[in-house]
Amino acid sequence: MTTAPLYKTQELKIYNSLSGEKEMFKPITEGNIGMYVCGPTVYSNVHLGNCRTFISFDMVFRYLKHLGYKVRYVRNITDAGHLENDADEGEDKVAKKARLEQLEPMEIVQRYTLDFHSVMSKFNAISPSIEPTATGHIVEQIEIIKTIIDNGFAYISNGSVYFDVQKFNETNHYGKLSGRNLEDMIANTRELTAQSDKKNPQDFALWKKAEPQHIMRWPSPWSDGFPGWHLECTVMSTKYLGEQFDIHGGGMDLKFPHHECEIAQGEAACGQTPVNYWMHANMLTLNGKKMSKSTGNTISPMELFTGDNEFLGKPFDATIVRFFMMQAHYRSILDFSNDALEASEKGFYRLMDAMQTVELLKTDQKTEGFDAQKWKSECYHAMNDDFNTPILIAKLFDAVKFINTVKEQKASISNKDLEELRHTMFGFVFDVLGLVNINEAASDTSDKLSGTVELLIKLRAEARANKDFATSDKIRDELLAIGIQLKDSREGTTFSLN
RNA sequence: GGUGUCGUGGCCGAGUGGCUAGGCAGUGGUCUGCAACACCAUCUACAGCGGUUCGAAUCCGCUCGACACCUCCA
Repeated sequence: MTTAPLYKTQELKIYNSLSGEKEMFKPITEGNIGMYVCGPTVYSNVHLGNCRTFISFDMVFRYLKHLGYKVRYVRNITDAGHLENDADEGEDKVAKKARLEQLEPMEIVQRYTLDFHSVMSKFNAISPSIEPTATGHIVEQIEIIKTIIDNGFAYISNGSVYFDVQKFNETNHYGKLSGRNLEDMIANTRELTAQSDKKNPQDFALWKKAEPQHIMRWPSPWSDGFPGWHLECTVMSTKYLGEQFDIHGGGMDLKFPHHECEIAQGEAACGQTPVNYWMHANMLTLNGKKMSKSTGNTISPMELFTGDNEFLGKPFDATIVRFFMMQAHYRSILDFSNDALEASEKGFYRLMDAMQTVELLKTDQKTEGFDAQKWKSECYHAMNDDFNTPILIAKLFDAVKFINTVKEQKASISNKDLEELRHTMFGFVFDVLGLVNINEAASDTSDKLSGTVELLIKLRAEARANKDFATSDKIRDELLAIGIQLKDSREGTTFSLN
Protein backbone atom coordinates (compact mmCIF):
# COMPACT_ATOMS: atom_id res chain seq x y z
CA MET A 1 0.00 0.00 0.00
CA THR A 2 1.32 3.42 -0.89
CA THR A 3 0.00 6.54 0.79
CA ALA A 4 -0.46 9.74 -1.15
CA PRO A 5 2.35 12.25 -0.69
CA LEU A 6 1.70 14.91 1.92
CA TYR A 7 1.82 17.78 -0.54
CA LYS A 8 -1.52 16.62 -1.92
CA THR A 9 -3.18 17.61 1.32
CA GLN A 10 -1.04 20.58 2.36
CA GLU A 11 -1.36 24.06 0.92
CA LEU A 12 2.07 25.64 0.99
CA LYS A 13 2.39 29.39 0.72
CA ILE A 14 5.70 31.01 -0.13
CA TYR A 15 6.59 34.68 0.09
CA ASN A 16 7.72 35.64 -3.38
CA SER A 17 10.15 38.57 -3.42
CA LEU A 18 9.08 39.26 -6.98
CA SER A 19 5.47 40.05 -6.05
CA GLY A 20 6.07 41.02 -2.44
CA GLU A 21 3.29 38.67 -1.38
CA LYS A 22 2.74 35.21 -0.05
CA GLU A 23 1.58 33.06 -2.94
CA MET A 24 0.18 29.56 -3.17
CA PHE A 25 3.05 27.36 -4.23
CA LYS A 26 2.51 25.36 -7.37
CA PRO A 27 5.48 23.66 -9.00
CA ILE A 28 5.88 23.59 -12.77
CA THR A 29 5.78 19.80 -12.80
CA GLU A 30 3.54 18.24 -10.19
CA GLY A 31 5.48 16.48 -7.49
CA ASN A 32 8.83 17.86 -8.64
CA ILE A 33 10.68 20.97 -7.57
CA GLY A 34 13.76 22.66 -8.95
CA MET A 35 15.48 24.91 -6.46
CA TYR A 36 18.62 26.97 -6.98
CA VAL A 37 20.48 28.78 -4.21
CA CYS A 38 23.47 31.05 -4.75
CA GLY A 39 26.36 29.41 -2.97
CA PRO A 40 29.50 30.89 -1.46
CA THR A 41 32.47 32.49 -3.12
CA VAL A 42 35.27 30.33 -1.80
CA TYR A 43 37.98 32.88 -1.17
CA SER A 44 37.95 32.75 2.63
CA ASN A 45 36.44 30.84 5.52
CA VAL A 46 32.67 30.84 5.42
CA HIS A 47 31.21 33.29 7.89
CA LEU A 48 28.24 32.90 10.12
CA GLY A 49 25.97 35.15 8.11
CA ASN A 50 26.55 32.94 5.11
CA CYS A 51 25.66 29.96 7.21
CA ARG A 52 22.31 31.41 8.20
CA THR A 53 21.27 31.71 4.56
CA PHE A 54 22.29 28.15 3.77
CA ILE A 55 20.70 26.79 6.94
CA SER A 56 17.47 28.59 6.06
CA PHE A 57 17.39 26.99 2.63
CA ASP A 58 18.41 23.66 4.09
CA MET A 59 15.24 23.87 6.18
CA VAL A 60 13.24 24.74 3.05
CA PHE A 61 14.80 21.79 1.21
CA ARG A 62 14.02 19.48 4.12
CA TYR A 63 10.41 20.60 4.41
CA LEU A 64 9.76 20.27 0.68
CA LYS A 65 11.15 16.74 0.80
CA HIS A 66 9.14 16.05 3.94
CA LEU A 67 6.03 16.99 1.98
CA GLY A 68 6.91 14.28 -0.50
CA TYR A 69 8.26 16.41 -3.32
CA LYS A 70 11.13 15.20 -5.40
CA VAL A 71 13.47 18.16 -5.10
CA ARG A 72 16.51 18.87 -7.20
CA TYR A 73 18.50 21.36 -5.13
CA VAL A 74 21.35 23.07 -6.93
CA ARG A 75 23.78 25.25 -4.99
CA ASN A 76 26.84 26.51 -6.77
CA ILE A 77 30.39 27.17 -5.69
CA THR A 78 31.69 30.46 -7.03
CA ASP A 79 35.32 29.85 -7.80
CA ALA A 80 35.91 32.53 -10.42
CA GLY A 81 34.49 35.77 -11.68
CA HIS A 82 33.46 37.35 -8.40
CA LEU A 83 35.29 40.64 -8.33
CA GLU A 84 36.04 42.70 -5.27
CA ASN A 85 33.23 45.05 -6.06
CA ASP A 86 30.13 44.62 -8.12
CA ALA A 87 30.85 47.51 -10.46
CA ASP A 88 32.97 45.12 -12.52
CA GLU A 89 36.20 46.56 -11.22
CA GLY A 90 38.91 45.29 -8.96
CA GLU A 91 40.56 41.96 -8.63
CA ASP A 92 38.94 38.53 -8.69
CA LYS A 93 38.44 37.53 -5.05
CA VAL A 94 39.87 34.07 -5.49
CA ALA A 95 42.81 35.28 -7.56
CA LYS A 96 43.65 37.99 -5.05
CA LYS A 97 43.74 35.52 -2.20
CA ALA A 98 45.93 33.22 -4.30
CA ARG A 99 48.33 36.05 -5.00
CA LEU A 100 48.51 37.08 -1.34
CA GLU A 101 49.14 33.53 -0.17
CA GLN A 102 51.30 32.56 -3.14
CA LEU A 103 49.11 29.61 -4.04
CA GLU A 104 47.34 28.37 -7.11
CA PRO A 105 43.81 29.78 -7.29
CA MET A 106 42.50 26.22 -7.26
CA GLU A 107 44.34 25.58 -4.00
CA ILE A 108 42.40 28.48 -2.52
CA VAL A 109 39.19 27.09 -3.98
CA GLN A 110 39.89 23.63 -2.62
CA ARG A 111 40.78 24.83 0.85
CA TYR A 112 37.73 27.00 1.35
CA THR A 113 35.36 24.59 -0.34
CA LEU A 114 36.44 21.97 2.17
CA ASP A 115 36.01 24.45 5.01
CA PHE A 116 32.55 25.31 3.75
CA HIS A 117 31.51 21.67 3.52
CA SER A 118 32.90 20.91 6.95
CA VAL A 119 31.03 23.79 8.58
CA MET A 120 27.78 23.01 6.78
CA SER A 121 28.04 19.43 7.87
CA LYS A 122 28.47 20.53 11.49
CA PHE A 123 25.25 22.47 11.08
CA ASN A 124 23.68 19.24 9.82
CA ALA A 125 22.87 20.74 6.44
CA ILE A 126 22.07 18.19 3.77
CA SER A 127 24.29 18.38 0.70
CA PRO A 128 22.59 19.81 -2.35
CA SER A 129 21.67 17.47 -5.20
CA ILE A 130 24.21 19.16 -7.46
CA GLU A 131 26.98 21.54 -6.44
CA PRO A 132 28.40 22.92 -9.68
CA THR A 133 31.33 25.29 -9.99
CA ALA A 134 31.69 28.33 -12.19
CA THR A 135 35.00 27.18 -13.65
CA GLY A 136 33.39 23.88 -14.61
CA HIS A 137 30.91 25.71 -16.82
CA ILE A 138 33.01 28.13 -18.85
CA VAL A 139 31.92 26.56 -22.13
CA GLU A 140 28.24 26.95 -21.28
CA GLN A 141 28.81 30.53 -20.18
CA ILE A 142 30.43 31.39 -23.49
CA GLU A 143 27.50 29.82 -25.32
CA ILE A 144 24.90 31.79 -23.42
CA ILE A 145 26.83 35.03 -23.99
CA LYS A 146 26.70 34.32 -27.74
CA THR A 147 22.94 33.90 -27.48
CA ILE A 148 22.51 37.15 -25.58
CA ILE A 149 24.63 38.99 -28.14
CA ASP A 150 22.63 37.40 -30.98
CA ASN A 151 19.42 38.50 -29.30
CA GLY A 152 20.73 42.05 -29.25
CA PHE A 153 21.06 42.53 -25.50
CA ALA A 154 24.84 42.62 -25.19
CA TYR A 155 27.73 44.37 -26.89
CA ILE A 156 31.43 43.75 -27.27
CA SER A 157 33.80 46.41 -26.08
CA ASN A 158 37.57 46.10 -26.07
CA GLY A 159 37.50 42.32 -25.65
CA SER A 160 34.85 42.35 -22.93
CA VAL A 161 31.14 41.71 -23.31
CA TYR A 162 28.60 43.80 -21.45
CA PHE A 163 24.90 43.42 -20.94
CA ASP A 164 23.05 46.39 -22.45
CA VAL A 165 20.68 47.31 -19.64
CA GLN A 166 19.05 50.24 -21.43
CA LYS A 167 18.33 48.17 -24.50
CA PHE A 168 16.91 45.42 -22.35
CA ASN A 169 14.77 47.87 -20.44
CA GLU A 170 13.04 48.99 -23.64
CA THR A 171 11.27 45.65 -23.91
CA ASN A 172 11.61 44.25 -20.37
CA HIS A 173 11.71 45.67 -16.89
CA TYR A 174 15.15 45.85 -15.34
CA GLY A 175 14.57 46.37 -11.61
CA LYS A 176 11.35 44.46 -11.07
CA LEU A 177 12.79 42.28 -8.33
CA SER A 178 14.40 45.02 -6.29
CA GLY A 179 11.63 47.56 -6.86
CA ARG A 180 13.73 50.00 -8.80
CA ASN A 181 13.40 51.60 -12.17
CA LEU A 182 16.19 52.40 -14.52
CA GLU A 183 15.57 56.17 -14.57
CA ASP A 184 16.13 56.41 -10.81
CA MET A 185 19.24 54.31 -11.07
CA ILE A 186 20.67 56.51 -13.79
CA ALA A 187 19.89 59.62 -11.78
CA ASN A 188 21.71 58.21 -8.77
CA THR A 189 24.77 56.68 -10.35
CA ARG A 190 28.16 58.20 -10.09
CA GLU A 191 29.96 59.24 -13.24
CA LEU A 192 31.71 56.52 -15.16
CA THR A 193 35.41 56.42 -14.76
CA ALA A 194 37.15 57.46 -17.95
CA GLN A 195 38.74 54.10 -18.68
CA SER A 196 35.51 52.06 -18.51
CA ASP A 197 34.51 50.08 -21.55
CA LYS A 198 30.83 50.25 -20.64
CA LYS A 199 28.31 52.32 -22.54
CA ASN A 200 26.38 52.93 -19.35
CA PRO A 201 27.18 52.49 -15.68
CA GLN A 202 24.21 50.16 -15.21
CA ASP A 203 25.60 47.70 -17.75
CA PHE A 204 27.26 44.65 -16.25
CA ALA A 205 29.95 42.32 -17.49
CA LEU A 206 29.13 38.98 -19.08
CA TRP A 207 32.74 38.41 -20.07
CA LYS A 208 35.79 40.33 -18.92
CA LYS A 209 39.02 40.51 -20.83
CA ALA A 210 41.84 39.52 -18.51
CA GLU A 211 44.58 42.00 -17.72
CA PRO A 212 48.06 40.57 -18.33
CA GLN A 213 48.61 39.90 -14.61
CA HIS A 214 45.23 38.19 -14.17
CA ILE A 215 45.98 34.53 -13.54
CA MET A 216 42.50 33.03 -13.93
CA ARG A 217 41.74 33.14 -17.65
CA TRP A 218 40.07 31.14 -20.37
CA PRO A 219 39.94 31.54 -24.14
CA SER A 220 36.77 32.90 -25.72
CA PRO A 221 35.73 34.41 -29.06
CA TRP A 222 36.24 37.89 -27.57
CA SER A 223 39.43 37.62 -25.54
CA ASP A 224 41.34 35.55 -23.06
CA GLY A 225 39.34 36.36 -20.00
CA PHE A 226 36.83 35.21 -17.45
CA PRO A 227 33.03 35.16 -17.05
CA GLY A 228 31.02 37.75 -15.15
CA TRP A 229 29.80 36.83 -11.71
CA HIS A 230 26.08 37.15 -12.43
CA LEU A 231 26.30 34.87 -15.43
CA GLU A 232 27.37 31.66 -13.70
CA CYS A 233 24.14 31.34 -11.76
CA THR A 234 22.06 31.82 -14.88
CA VAL A 235 24.09 29.19 -16.70
CA MET A 236 24.15 26.58 -13.98
CA SER A 237 20.51 26.98 -13.02
CA THR A 238 19.46 26.75 -16.65
CA LYS A 239 21.65 23.75 -17.30
CA TYR A 240 20.43 21.68 -14.37
CA LEU A 241 16.91 23.00 -13.77
CA GLY A 242 15.80 24.27 -17.15
CA GLU A 243 15.07 27.69 -18.59
CA GLN A 244 12.26 28.08 -16.14
CA PHE A 245 12.29 26.59 -12.67
CA ASP A 246 10.45 26.84 -9.38
CA ILE A 247 12.48 28.39 -6.59
CA HIS A 248 15.55 30.59 -6.52
CA GLY A 249 17.01 31.52 -3.17
CA GLY A 250 19.83 33.55 -1.78
CA GLY A 251 20.72 36.17 0.79
CA MET A 252 18.80 39.43 0.85
CA ASP A 253 21.90 41.35 -0.17
CA LEU A 254 22.05 39.49 -3.46
CA LYS A 255 18.67 40.83 -4.53
CA PHE A 256 20.36 43.72 -6.22
CA PRO A 257 22.26 43.63 -8.44
CA HIS A 258 22.98 39.90 -8.61
CA HIS A 259 19.48 38.46 -8.86
CA GLU A 260 18.20 41.38 -10.89
CA CYS A 261 20.92 40.61 -13.40
CA GLU A 262 20.05 36.94 -13.40
CA ILE A 263 16.48 37.76 -14.34
CA ALA A 264 17.71 40.06 -17.11
CA GLN A 265 20.13 37.42 -18.43
CA GLY A 266 17.51 34.71 -18.34
CA GLU A 267 14.95 36.81 -20.14
CA ALA A 268 17.52 38.05 -22.65
CA ALA A 269 18.79 34.56 -23.41
CA CYS A 270 15.63 32.47 -23.23
CA GLY A 271 12.84 34.95 -23.78
CA GLN A 272 11.09 34.03 -20.55
CA THR A 273 11.53 34.92 -16.94
CA PRO A 274 13.65 32.21 -15.33
CA VAL A 275 12.18 31.81 -11.86
CA ASN A 276 8.66 31.49 -10.47
CA TYR A 277 9.38 32.02 -6.78
CA TRP A 278 12.23 34.19 -5.53
CA MET A 279 13.08 33.66 -1.89
CA HIS A 280 15.44 35.83 0.15
CA ALA A 281 16.85 34.97 3.54
CA ASN A 282 17.57 37.87 5.82
CA MET A 283 20.78 39.01 7.45
CA LEU A 284 22.33 38.00 10.70
CA THR A 285 23.49 40.89 12.87
CA LEU A 286 25.81 40.83 15.84
CA ASN A 287 24.86 43.03 18.77
CA GLY A 288 22.57 45.04 16.54
CA LYS A 289 25.00 45.63 13.69
CA LYS A 290 25.70 43.79 10.51
CA MET A 291 28.54 41.33 10.82
CA SER A 292 31.57 42.73 9.13
CA LYS A 293 35.11 41.55 9.05
CA SER A 294 36.48 45.04 8.50
CA THR A 295 34.99 46.45 11.73
CA GLY A 296 35.70 43.34 13.79
CA ASN A 297 31.98 42.88 14.48
CA THR A 298 32.05 39.23 13.53
CA ILE A 299 32.06 35.65 14.78
CA SER A 300 33.28 32.76 12.67
CA PRO A 301 31.65 29.34 12.91
CA MET A 302 34.81 27.86 14.38
CA GLU A 303 34.97 30.54 17.08
CA LEU A 304 31.41 29.69 17.92
CA PHE A 305 32.20 26.03 18.38
CA THR A 306 35.29 26.77 20.47
CA GLY A 307 33.93 29.82 22.32
CA ASP A 308 37.08 31.70 21.40
CA ASN A 309 35.63 35.12 20.64
CA GLU A 310 35.25 38.29 22.69
CA PHE A 311 31.47 38.32 22.14
CA LEU A 312 30.99 34.80 23.50
CA GLY A 313 30.99 33.61 27.09
CA LYS A 314 31.24 29.94 26.17
CA PRO A 315 31.27 27.57 23.19
CA PHE A 316 28.01 26.58 21.54
CA ASP A 317 27.23 23.38 19.71
CA ALA A 318 26.31 23.84 16.05
CA THR A 319 22.86 22.34 16.55
CA ILE A 320 22.08 24.92 19.22
CA VAL A 321 23.04 27.69 16.84
CA ARG A 322 20.81 26.07 14.26
CA PHE A 323 17.94 25.91 16.76
CA PHE A 324 18.51 29.57 17.63
CA MET A 325 18.27 30.49 13.95
CA MET A 326 15.12 28.41 13.54
CA GLN A 327 13.49 30.36 16.37
CA ALA A 328 13.43 33.38 14.08
CA HIS A 329 11.68 33.57 10.72
CA TYR A 330 14.05 33.32 7.76
CA ARG A 331 12.87 36.68 6.39
CA SER A 332 13.52 38.57 9.64
CA ILE A 333 16.80 40.10 10.60
CA LEU A 334 18.17 38.05 13.46
CA ASP A 335 20.40 39.53 16.08
CA PHE A 336 23.10 37.30 17.46
CA SER A 337 24.30 37.64 21.03
CA ASN A 338 25.68 35.48 23.77
CA ASP A 339 22.58 36.03 25.96
CA ALA A 340 20.17 35.11 23.19
CA LEU A 341 22.16 31.95 22.47
CA GLU A 342 22.22 30.91 26.10
CA ALA A 343 18.45 31.33 26.31
CA SER A 344 18.05 29.18 23.19
CA GLU A 345 20.38 26.56 24.56
CA LYS A 346 18.23 26.05 27.65
CA GLY A 347 15.11 25.79 25.56
CA PHE A 348 16.86 23.36 23.24
CA TYR A 349 17.72 20.98 26.07
CA ARG A 350 14.16 21.14 27.35
CA LEU A 351 12.97 20.11 23.90
CA MET A 352 15.54 17.32 23.65
CA ASP A 353 14.68 15.99 27.11
CA ALA A 354 11.07 15.74 25.98
CA MET A 355 12.18 13.91 22.83
CA GLN A 356 13.65 11.26 25.09
CA THR A 357 10.74 11.32 27.53
CA VAL A 358 8.22 10.69 24.76
CA GLU A 359 9.85 7.32 24.15
CA LEU A 360 9.20 6.25 27.73
CA LEU A 361 5.60 7.37 28.19
CA LYS A 362 3.02 4.90 29.41
CA THR A 363 -0.20 4.92 27.44
CA ASP A 364 -3.75 4.89 28.67
CA GLN A 365 -7.20 4.04 27.33
CA LYS A 366 -7.75 7.55 26.05
CA THR A 367 -6.03 10.88 25.68
CA GLU A 368 -6.86 13.68 28.05
CA GLY A 369 -5.62 17.22 27.92
CA PHE A 370 -4.41 17.24 24.33
CA ASP A 371 -5.84 17.12 20.83
CA ALA A 372 -3.13 15.37 18.85
CA GLN A 373 -4.81 15.80 15.47
CA LYS A 374 -5.45 19.50 15.97
CA TRP A 375 -1.91 20.03 17.20
CA LYS A 376 -0.45 18.22 14.21
CA SER A 377 -2.43 20.27 11.76
CA GLU A 378 -1.30 23.46 13.51
CA CYS A 379 2.32 22.38 13.06
CA TYR A 380 1.79 21.92 9.35
CA HIS A 381 -0.15 25.13 9.14
CA ALA A 382 2.82 27.01 10.58
CA MET A 383 5.26 25.51 8.10
CA ASN A 384 2.86 25.96 5.19
CA ASP A 385 2.69 29.65 6.01
CA ASP A 386 5.99 30.57 4.37
CA PHE A 387 8.06 28.20 6.50
CA ASN A 388 7.20 29.78 9.83
CA THR A 389 9.63 27.85 12.01
CA PRO A 390 9.18 30.07 15.11
CA ILE A 391 5.48 29.19 15.22
CA LEU A 392 6.32 25.54 14.63
CA ILE A 393 8.72 25.62 17.56
CA ALA A 394 6.08 27.26 19.76
CA LYS A 395 3.76 24.36 18.85
CA LEU A 396 6.51 21.87 19.61
CA PHE A 397 6.83 23.37 23.08
CA ASP A 398 3.10 22.91 23.57
CA ALA A 399 3.72 19.23 22.96
CA VAL A 400 6.73 19.27 25.30
CA LYS A 401 4.52 20.58 28.06
CA PHE A 402 1.96 17.86 27.42
CA ILE A 403 4.60 15.13 27.28
CA ASN A 404 5.98 16.24 30.64
CA THR A 405 2.49 16.37 32.09
CA VAL A 406 1.84 12.79 31.04
CA LYS A 407 5.16 11.81 32.56
CA GLU A 408 4.00 13.43 35.81
CA GLN A 409 0.82 11.34 35.47
CA LYS A 410 -1.32 14.46 35.41
CA ALA A 411 -2.57 13.73 31.90
CA SER A 412 -2.95 10.63 29.78
CA ILE A 413 -2.40 9.60 26.21
CA SER A 414 -3.73 6.71 24.12
CA ASN A 415 -1.50 4.37 22.19
CA LYS A 416 -2.65 5.74 18.88
CA ASP A 417 -2.17 9.38 19.87
CA LEU A 418 1.23 8.69 21.35
CA GLU A 419 2.35 7.12 18.09
CA GLU A 420 1.03 10.12 16.19
CA LEU A 421 2.65 12.58 18.58
CA ARG A 422 5.96 10.79 18.56
CA HIS A 423 6.05 10.45 14.79
CA THR A 424 5.14 14.10 14.22
CA MET A 425 7.63 15.38 16.81
CA PHE A 426 10.46 13.37 15.34
CA GLY A 427 9.55 14.40 11.82
CA PHE A 428 9.61 18.10 12.59
CA VAL A 429 12.46 18.23 15.09
CA PHE A 430 14.97 16.01 13.33
CA ASP A 431 13.89 15.79 9.67
CA VAL A 432 12.51 19.27 9.04
CA LEU A 433 14.35 21.51 11.50
CA GLY A 434 17.44 19.35 11.16
CA LEU A 435 18.30 19.37 14.86
CA VAL A 436 20.53 16.77 16.47
CA ASN A 437 19.96 15.37 19.94
CA ILE A 438 23.42 15.91 21.34
CA ASN A 439 22.36 14.32 24.63
CA GLU A 440 21.58 11.09 22.91
CA ALA A 441 24.53 11.29 20.56
CA ALA A 442 26.83 11.59 23.55
CA SER A 443 25.32 8.72 25.52
CA ASP A 444 25.10 6.46 22.47
CA THR A 445 28.73 6.83 21.66
CA SER A 446 29.96 6.34 25.18
CA ASP A 447 28.80 3.19 26.90
CA LYS A 448 31.65 3.58 29.33
CA LEU A 449 30.43 6.99 30.39
CA SER A 450 26.82 5.97 30.85
CA GLY A 451 27.92 2.83 32.69
CA THR A 452 29.96 4.96 35.05
CA VAL A 453 27.16 7.41 35.66
CA GLU A 454 24.69 4.57 36.24
CA LEU A 455 27.04 3.21 38.88
CA LEU A 456 27.20 6.61 40.59
CA ILE A 457 23.42 6.87 40.45
CA LYS A 458 23.21 3.50 42.19
CA LEU A 459 25.69 4.57 44.88
CA ARG A 460 23.79 7.79 45.40
CA ALA A 461 20.50 5.91 45.73
CA GLU A 462 22.07 3.74 48.43
CA ALA A 463 23.42 6.79 50.23
CA ARG A 464 19.99 8.41 50.11
CA ALA A 465 18.36 5.26 51.44
CA ASN A 466 20.79 5.44 54.35
CA LYS A 467 20.10 9.17 54.73
CA ASP A 468 23.73 9.85 54.01
CA PHE A 469 22.88 13.10 52.25
CA ALA A 470 26.41 14.42 52.39
CA THR A 471 27.53 11.63 50.09
CA SER A 472 24.47 11.74 47.85
CA ASP A 473 24.74 15.49 47.37
CA LYS A 474 28.42 15.24 46.69
CA ILE A 475 27.78 12.78 43.86
CA ARG A 476 25.01 14.96 42.47
CA ASP A 477 26.85 18.27 42.70
CA GLU A 478 30.16 17.07 41.39
CA LEU A 479 28.54 15.40 38.42
CA LEU A 480 26.67 18.62 37.70
CA ALA A 481 29.93 20.55 37.85
CA ILE A 482 31.27 18.47 34.97
CA GLY A 483 28.06 18.83 32.99
CA ILE A 484 26.11 15.75 33.98
CA GLN A 485 22.72 16.52 35.43
CA LEU A 486 20.84 13.93 37.47
CA LYS A 487 17.08 14.00 37.31
CA ASP A 488 15.03 12.36 40.04
CA SER A 489 11.51 11.17 39.43
CA ARG A 490 9.12 8.55 40.76
CA GLU A 491 10.50 5.98 38.36
CA GLY A 492 14.08 6.56 39.41
CA THR A 493 16.96 8.73 38.38
CA THR A 494 18.04 9.57 34.83
CA PHE A 495 20.77 11.86 33.61
CA SER A 496 21.51 14.22 30.77
CA LEU A 497 24.64 15.89 29.49
CA ASN A 498 24.36 19.65 29.42
C1' G B 1 20.31 61.39 -1.75
C1' G B 2 17.45 56.90 -3.89
C1' U B 3 15.05 52.03 -2.68
C1' G B 4 13.27 48.80 0.89
C1' U B 5 12.43 46.61 5.74
C1' C B 6 11.38 47.32 10.67
C1' G B 7 10.37 49.54 15.74
C1' U B 8 6.31 44.18 20.51
C1' G B 9 7.05 43.03 27.72
C1' G B 10 13.77 42.40 31.64
C1' C B 11 16.15 39.72 26.97
C1' C B 12 15.28 36.98 22.27
C1' G B 13 11.30 36.55 19.03
C1' A B 14 6.02 35.27 16.48
C1' G B 15 1.42 37.49 15.25
C1' U B 16 -1.29 41.42 11.82
C1' G B 17 -8.45 44.29 12.56
C1' G B 18 -11.94 41.42 18.09
C1' C B 19 -9.69 35.15 20.42
C1' U B 20 -2.99 32.70 25.61
C1' A B 21 2.32 32.99 20.66
C1' G B 22 6.69 30.52 22.29
C1' G B 23 11.70 30.37 24.59
C1' C B 24 14.89 32.52 28.46
C1' A B 25 14.77 35.37 32.97
C1' G B 26 11.45 36.92 37.52
C1' U B 27 7.59 35.83 41.39
C1' G B 28 4.24 32.34 44.19
C1' G B 29 3.03 27.19 44.69
C1' U B 30 3.31 21.43 43.86
C1' C B 31 7.06 17.60 43.85
C1' U B 32 11.93 16.63 46.82
C1' G B 33 15.64 14.72 52.62
C1' C B 34 17.28 19.71 50.51
C1' A B 35 17.71 20.84 45.51
C1' A B 36 17.81 20.41 40.24
C1' C B 37 14.35 18.64 36.44
C1' A B 38 9.17 18.83 35.63
C1' C B 39 4.23 20.72 36.43
C1' C B 40 0.51 24.64 37.99
C1' A B 41 -0.37 29.84 38.71
C1' U B 42 1.40 34.69 37.82
C1' C B 43 3.91 39.72 36.55
C1' U B 44 6.27 43.14 33.01
C1' A B 45 4.00 44.79 25.59
C1' C B 46 2.83 46.42 21.14
C1' A B 47 8.11 53.84 19.49
C1' G B 48 5.16 58.76 19.58
C1' C B 49 1.02 61.73 17.69
C1' G B 50 -3.28 61.97 14.73
C1' G B 51 -7.03 59.42 11.55
C1' U B 52 -10.42 55.22 9.70
C1' U B 53 -13.55 51.61 12.57
C1' C B 54 -18.52 49.33 16.97
C1' G B 55 -13.39 47.74 17.92
C1' A B 56 -6.23 48.79 15.97
C1' A B 57 -0.24 46.19 18.29
C1' U B 58 -2.57 44.97 13.42
C1' C B 59 -5.19 49.60 8.27
C1' C B 60 -3.91 55.03 6.74
C1' G B 61 -0.99 59.66 7.54
C1' C B 62 2.82 62.28 9.95
C1' U B 63 7.00 62.48 13.51
C1' C B 64 11.09 60.16 15.78
C1' G B 65 14.44 56.03 15.74
C1' A B 66 16.96 51.56 13.83
C1' C B 67 18.74 48.47 10.00
C1' A B 68 19.74 46.85 5.03
C1' C B 69 20.79 47.55 -0.25
C1' C B 70 22.49 51.17 -3.90
C1' U B 71 29.00 51.42 -2.36
C1' C B 72 33.56 43.94 -0.71
C1' C B 73 30.26 40.37 2.27
C1' A B 74 24.61 35.40 2.35
